Amino acid sequence: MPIRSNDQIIHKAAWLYYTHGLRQDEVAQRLEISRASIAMYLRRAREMGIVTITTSSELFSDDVLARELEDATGLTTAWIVPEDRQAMDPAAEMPVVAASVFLELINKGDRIGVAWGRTVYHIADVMPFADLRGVTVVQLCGNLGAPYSYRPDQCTTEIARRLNAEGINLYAPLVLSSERLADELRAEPVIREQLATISDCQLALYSVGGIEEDSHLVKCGALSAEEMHAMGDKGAAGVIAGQLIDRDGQWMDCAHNRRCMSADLASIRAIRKRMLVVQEDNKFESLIAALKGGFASHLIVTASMARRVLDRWSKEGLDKNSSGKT
Amino acid sequence: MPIRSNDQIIHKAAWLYYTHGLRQDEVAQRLEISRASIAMYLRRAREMGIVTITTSSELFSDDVLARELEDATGLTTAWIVPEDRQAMDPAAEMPVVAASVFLELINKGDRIGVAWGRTVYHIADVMPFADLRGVTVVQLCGNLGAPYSYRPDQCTTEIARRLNAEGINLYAPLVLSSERLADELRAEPVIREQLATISDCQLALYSVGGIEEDSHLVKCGALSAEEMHAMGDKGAAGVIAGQLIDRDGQWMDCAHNRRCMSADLASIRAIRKRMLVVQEDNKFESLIAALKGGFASHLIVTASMARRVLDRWSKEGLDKNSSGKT
DNA sequence: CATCATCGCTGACAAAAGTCAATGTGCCTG
DNA sequence: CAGGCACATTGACTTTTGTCAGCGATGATG
Repeated sequence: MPIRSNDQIIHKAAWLYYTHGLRQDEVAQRLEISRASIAMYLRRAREMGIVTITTSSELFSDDVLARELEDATGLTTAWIVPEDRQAMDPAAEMPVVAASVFLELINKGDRIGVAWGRTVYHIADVMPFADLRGVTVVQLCGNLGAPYSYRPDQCTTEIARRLNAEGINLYAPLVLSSERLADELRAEPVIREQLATISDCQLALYSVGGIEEDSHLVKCGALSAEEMHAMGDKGAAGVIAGQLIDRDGQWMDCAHNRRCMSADLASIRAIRKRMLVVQEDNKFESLIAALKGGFASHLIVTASMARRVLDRWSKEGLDKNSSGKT
Repeated sequence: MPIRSNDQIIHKAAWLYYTHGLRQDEVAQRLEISRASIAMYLRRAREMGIVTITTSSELFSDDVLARELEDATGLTTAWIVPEDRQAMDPAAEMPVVAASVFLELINKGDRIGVAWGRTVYHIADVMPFADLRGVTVVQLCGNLGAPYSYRPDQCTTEIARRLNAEGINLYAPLVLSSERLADELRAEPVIREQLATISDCQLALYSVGGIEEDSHLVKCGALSAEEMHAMGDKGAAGVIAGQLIDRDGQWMDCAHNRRCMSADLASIRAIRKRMLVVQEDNKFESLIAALKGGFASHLIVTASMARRVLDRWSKEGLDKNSSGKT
């Protein structure tokens, strides 16, 4: 096979171009053929593996993991909080990372939706101070009547205070005692308007709640442990802004959700930058549900969670990046 | 800002561009920064070794002359740097070839011995970046006290840095003023241990020094020009890792060698892949000595040197492969 | 021996990447 | 807190690279 002689010139072109950094026209001149041919040779050299271009894997393993997670799930950006031996407690580190990422995602004049939960509260707690006048922080879900350690309005208010932004609270309970009352309240102009503006947000911040007995919905009395358990049997997988979602991330048509004063899930999905922060590894199934439901464009998780998500995605053949070329 | 936010965005840009094959403007759009910045990030990614572009060095080994040289001398592999009209300056080309070959010879977890000299220094200077964690680069010979342009520790350190490997320097002078002191120093546990590990290397990189007046040993003051000349009369033919060898490549029992802190020649010979790079054509006799002494399993030379070696080998009837080929 | 198909190569043009001065932006210092 | 410094970022421009129709050589076929 006379392929050999062909290969030789391809090798040579690749060597001069990639290793020596000559330009294509210089290579062409030296090899005394047209530059167009050089361009073709170089493409073949790449295709044939005579030259290989690799992005370092071990050195930036967390970055690579993040990129893979983005590719698989279609996230805009993923941040991986490492779990090295020498690193700090990852769960403790995450709110810090989240806060700084959050800050960078804010643009002048943005409207920002903030939900509620332990994670969000911790993020608020370590949020740096900034001067973001013109930014508005709105509360994504209603308040808890009873005194509770992490109150939705506290999250909103604290973040707004730190950013020197305007905070707008939702003056309604998270859960009402009847569907009728919830409907009527939702119809109130002041409430309705506020809920209607949520889809205008450019950025949202929330975590996903679990459906275990230690869920906030149970702890704050919105649901009993038995009710929550029953919901789990009916397919509930997580909680977004106080509302139960099923394994596919869809709103569940249940009594609790109908009684819940919170942002319409469609409105939340309409927000361009949806920042989801998951600290606890046992929220894995809830995270999966939230991802499937499209509740995250920007995700912050631990490395092990990221790996589990990737694993699950590949097992279910959900990888959106079947087309990615090489 | 998040830790390593800079690296993060560079890595992401590199990932999208090189792994996904997006165009720069597409990457820019996705990351919401200007394309000019992307171009800059990508350059940095290449410089920092986040992406590595390697070309196979097959080009230089795929040569009739190289095969003949291997057959004659018993080398494992020879690489011939051509001296064509169209080729670049062969002397300038050689370090590049050497670096590329060197990289291909490294395996995960290897321990690599590196000696010192102008050639090795130049190789280090053009060594591509790579991600070879777990690889250890050890210094084969002691350091030069006086400030000198090519310092042994620099060679080791620079190569280790480029490979992202661990570099281990030998903290001892190359030449001591008395044999007694040299002996005592060699007996020091820290030194002794380090010298003892040299035979555990899987790969060594060095050149062979000449015994002319422009030899490094003379230039750095270890030997006077007269002394060197006298050693030549006594049969010295070259320098390996700072030590004089005779025309058969054997260690010379001389004052200089006894005062020299360097790897035992037997240890060097024990290394499986001994990569010898000879740039200067006037080192011919030294090269012959090194080959006879078994200091090369992998050789990189110019075509004319290769021919001269073949010529000498056939004249002396040393051809190890009298039965084999045509 | 004409014809056709194939393939590598090239010129010319379109697309993409590189470059650089000007501009922002934060950050430190006096 | 102004001023200045260092450096990241960008828009506009230049250079380099990718592409593809068309050309010519080669070789197989009727």
